[in-house]
Amino acid sequence: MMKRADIRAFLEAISGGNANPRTELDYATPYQLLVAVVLSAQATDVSVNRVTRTLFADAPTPQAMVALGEAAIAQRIKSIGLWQAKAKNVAMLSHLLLERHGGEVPGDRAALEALPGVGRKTANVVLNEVFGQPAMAVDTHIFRLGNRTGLAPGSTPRAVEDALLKRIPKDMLKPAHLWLILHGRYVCKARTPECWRCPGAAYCTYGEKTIKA
DNA sequence: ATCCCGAGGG
DNA sequence: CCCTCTGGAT
Repeated sequence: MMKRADIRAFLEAISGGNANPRTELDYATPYQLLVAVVLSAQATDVSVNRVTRTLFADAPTPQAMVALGEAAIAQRIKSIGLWQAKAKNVAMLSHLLLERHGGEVPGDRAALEALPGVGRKTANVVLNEVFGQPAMAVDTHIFRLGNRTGLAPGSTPRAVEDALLKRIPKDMLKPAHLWLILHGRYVCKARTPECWRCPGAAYCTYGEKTIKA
């Protein structure tokens, strides 16, 4: 019998009844969240968290970040990949926030994506987590989930995003973002998915196709 | 060898 | 669609 991907039931199952998930990537201010996500490209959450701890201790605001300067920023993030481009982006992005937005993180997509280092995914993280807008940031974890669960099989990140937006109840959209990322990070892992401890297995066919019991 | 809360460019 | 940028973890 074919299981049907029920996104609501799936989300309720993997959420563990936690309506307000908080993670190590729960930053103090919208600015720090934005910078952290810009730094997160092709880097693990743990490594990003490690460098942002020292970076934000010295430069918690865009003013302080501009004062710190690109070279000093680079020196503090060299343990993660792509640090050259990221240091340049964070310095310029901070400058532009001051110049264009009074030092505040803008709440509209066009303004966000006009910042260096900020693409659709990063803009969606800010729109979802900071402004509570109907946006889903499809990172590598959520993209993988979208394909494995049959929500948007063999599709593009944009198609996964649209499918999630269409099918996730509005009041679940914000917590769902973190639920899905954490689930992809720790359970529905890229190399060794642990279907046997997935609470959403009843709404997913991936385990049946890959793990023959 | 593969992957990580991607972006930018061809 | 493709490619490059990059270090650390597994």
